[in-house]
Amino acid sequence: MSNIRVRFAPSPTGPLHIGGVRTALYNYLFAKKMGGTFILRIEDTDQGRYVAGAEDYIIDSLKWFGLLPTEGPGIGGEHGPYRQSERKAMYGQYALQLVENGKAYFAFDTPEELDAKRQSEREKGNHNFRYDNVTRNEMKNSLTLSKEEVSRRLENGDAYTIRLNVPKDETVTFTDLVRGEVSFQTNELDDKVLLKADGMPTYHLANIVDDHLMEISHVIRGEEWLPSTAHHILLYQSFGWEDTRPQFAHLPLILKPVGNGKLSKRDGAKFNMPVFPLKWDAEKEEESFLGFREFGFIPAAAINFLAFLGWNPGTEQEIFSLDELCEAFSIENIGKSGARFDYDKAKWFNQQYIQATETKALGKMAMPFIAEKGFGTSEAYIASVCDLMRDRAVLLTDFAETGAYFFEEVQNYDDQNIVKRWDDDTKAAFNKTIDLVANMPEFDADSLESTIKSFIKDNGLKMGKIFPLIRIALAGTMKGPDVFKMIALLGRPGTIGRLRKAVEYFDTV
RNA sequence: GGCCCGUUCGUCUAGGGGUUAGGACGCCGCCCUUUCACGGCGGAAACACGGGUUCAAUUCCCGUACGGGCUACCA
Repeated sequence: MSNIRVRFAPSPTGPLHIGGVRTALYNYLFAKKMGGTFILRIEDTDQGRYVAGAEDYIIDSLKWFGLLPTEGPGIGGEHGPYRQSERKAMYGQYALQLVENGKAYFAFDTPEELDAKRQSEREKGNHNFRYDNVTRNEMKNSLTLSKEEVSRRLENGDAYTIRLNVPKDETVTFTDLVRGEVSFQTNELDDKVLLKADGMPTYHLANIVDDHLMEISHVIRGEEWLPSTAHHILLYQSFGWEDTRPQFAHLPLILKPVGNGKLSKRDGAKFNMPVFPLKWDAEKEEESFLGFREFGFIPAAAINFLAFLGWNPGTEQEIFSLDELCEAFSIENIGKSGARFDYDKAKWFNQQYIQATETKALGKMAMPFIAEKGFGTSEAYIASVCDLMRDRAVLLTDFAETGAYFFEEVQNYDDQNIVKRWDDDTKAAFNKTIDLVANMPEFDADSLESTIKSFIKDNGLKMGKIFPLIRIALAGTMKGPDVFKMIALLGRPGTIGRLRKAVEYFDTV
């Protein structure tokens, strides 16, 4: 029985975008489904692109979604360290091993020389120069230089990289779990740099070495890696690790809501929607982002939405808890084509979750947004407001926004609808209603409803004229939940106060 | 440009050689209703195109078009 071990291996180059979260999610789901292990590995081999705080951000994001790894930096595990920068020492040995068995070679060409070469090729009309099994013959490397010259350069401390010695005239074929059989001609492949001049490995080397050492069984990653998978297969062959080579599954990309290309961080501002899990503060305003959390998403809802971007259970069920997702997940049901990011659908999922969340928990979820507005009240009251408003809420921010009147005085009255109804008769009825409410023996929604309704009926008044005015008096707007429930929640003093204040205001409209 | 991957309603997708091509979001209409919602019911809406293979193709094959990705001493 083989052990299922998968990893999520992001680079800490900035805030983790939502596509990365989905990759993490699919890895997590697969691991849980198979009773395997989900590992987090930080691929920080490019010190030039390292961004402080990015690693914490990745972990915080996974934590928020509930996608906790069982092995990783700060978590531990038997295959650590889980940060590639801390594994630096070992990669060079592996690269050297490849040089020794002829699967790789030293290359002394400097970046400047390479640039010059590309430039001169361009001038000759060749727009795609690559360092491959043909062009390497005219470059400076241990395949073209004499043994003595190579030793001399090495001893001299000349800068060098180690490149993969891609064989000629071969076909590399592998079975991708999502796409089926995929093959590449080695003559189309370049001799990828394995070890950089600074001694750090490139993604390709570090990835293969670590996946091997960490006993990864399945590599589930974005489609952008599909073209380089041929190199990775070659690397497994070169190391003699074919028997334990992981299986590959390349995920379709997440595309922009409209237009061409994949979803980018700029789309967040463009479409006023989140493309990151959590907020990210950068020095520059345009580099700072709000996340799904700040937009008012429930993490489980965001997860549910993300899971369905490129995967489906094969049934008509759409609402899945994380546990249900783990149970239902299978790689076979992952789609092949890119999926557009549909923000309306994301909001719909969140709405479904808001409706299904138990009242007390919903109150807790809405709490931060209510506190942010400076509305200080009790947990119980917030929960009651949330329960009353839940049918009208799509995002967690809605409670504090469209339900603001539950926490503060009415800020604006709907004048148009006041004018249509406010006259001497209604004013008289309105005032009598205030007395009625003030003297209610019971103050629950049902008693209020029957008492006020029968009063209106007995006096030959129109409900369509009085109720909207009461509503506006309490909330300022025509929109909102049942008036009697609002009255009950606002309480007697609160209701009477608003009603009295409204009478004064209505006269001025 | 080269290589690789893909293509079912506007969007996410189910399906698969013979189906009224199913669901969801969004949109429209009706119902419920003191408002707005929620909910219920209904509607418009898709197999990119051209060739094969086949009794039969949306489904299989090949092209084309379109879309996407890769093409760094970045991941």
